[in-house]
Amino acid sequence: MSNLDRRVQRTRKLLQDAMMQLIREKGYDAITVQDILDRANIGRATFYAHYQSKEDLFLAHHDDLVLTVGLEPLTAEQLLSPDPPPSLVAFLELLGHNRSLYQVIIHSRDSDRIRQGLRAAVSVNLADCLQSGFEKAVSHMPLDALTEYLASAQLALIDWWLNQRTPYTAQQIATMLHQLRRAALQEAFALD
Amino acid sequence: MSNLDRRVQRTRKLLQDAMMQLIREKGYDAITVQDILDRANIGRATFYAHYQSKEDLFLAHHDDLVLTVGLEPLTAEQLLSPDPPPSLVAFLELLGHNRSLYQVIIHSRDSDRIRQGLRAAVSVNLADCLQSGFEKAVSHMPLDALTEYLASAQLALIDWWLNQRTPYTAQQIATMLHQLRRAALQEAFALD
DNA sequence: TTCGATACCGAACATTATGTTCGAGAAAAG
DNA sequence: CTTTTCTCGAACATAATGTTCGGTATCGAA
Repeated sequence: MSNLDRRVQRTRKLLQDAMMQLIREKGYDAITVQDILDRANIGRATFYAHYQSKEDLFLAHHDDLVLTVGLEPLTAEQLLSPDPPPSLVAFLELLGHNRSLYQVIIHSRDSDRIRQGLRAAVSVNLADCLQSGFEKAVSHMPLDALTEYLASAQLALIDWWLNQRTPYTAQQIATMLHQLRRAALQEAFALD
Repeated sequence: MSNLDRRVQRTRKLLQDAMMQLIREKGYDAITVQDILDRANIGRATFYAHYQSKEDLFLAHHDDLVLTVGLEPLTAEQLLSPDPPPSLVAFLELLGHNRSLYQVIIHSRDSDRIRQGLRAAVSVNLADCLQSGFEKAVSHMPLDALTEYLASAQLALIDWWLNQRTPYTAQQIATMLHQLRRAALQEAFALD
């Protein structure tokens, strides 16, 4: 018994594709489960046999994608380097290429969890790096507050960027994020 | 014909009080219009004669309060001073005293508008100051992005602060916000 | 105090969306 | 071919929003 009945595969793919289509057309928030069902030509009962909700459907196919990319561990050297780490640039480029999708996702209400999770992940990632790489230096700021500040600021700027008409390049945004982060760290650790 | 019939006053006050009670008990998001009606002992039709929605009811009594306090114009001197401007400290103290309320409000979904409005206001406030006070200096960063970054970061940190168990004082948070902002501006304008 | 205007009540109704249930029938697996 | 599993569809339950309307209570003003 292979784990995936063909019908299951077919159903899930139809639902997923329908959702993506609709997201691009109307935006994530405006979609109802019924919309997805109509578009995918799938029965109501069938939907709930596979997913618990609209959010569930979305996350089932994008969770890991969003949360793993761009979260490679940082090093202290990277943080203090004059240039942004390549992983940051790569992450922004990925988002930039799927701009039409992510700008609508990140902006939606129901995706609060996604944002929260992402922010927390970014914050933790940074915190790990600071703890291991800045052991000797003593900050005059609470570190949890600092990482929260930086993570939120970064995601907010990315959000802003994705919604801009005249886009800067991923490289430019990465540079800007990096410089501001470095400046904040230098301030916090009195490294001037 | 005085503009406010006593019955109107009574009804609105009952609704407002009921909502505030419920917010503190269950959180803004969990409340339904029906909850408010039950608690206030007010008829459904009556509610909709006064307000269009739950959000409408809330904003009718808190809109100006949230949006006007703490947004006194900034000056360049304040931005570069070693100490945070008094208006910032005062703003944080106000929020801190109503912590139980604001932490729940700011966190809610339906109040996205409030957050967005606040963020935009903070951003514009800062942008005005930069334009008038930093005319000569040239930034190597786009200013709109910079103000967006700073405004979001500030509000995120405030949000974090309001939800902390062991609270720092308003003064401490204000100092932190101020120092980080100054560091970012120095970076952006190469004032080191 | 009376009287007309206005606000409230409450109950019913329309609407929209979510989520569940169940039997019949189709498709897959072996 | 048989058995298992999935899908369908329609009905049902639930919950929330927002409207309507006639009857009743309250208000403000004369």
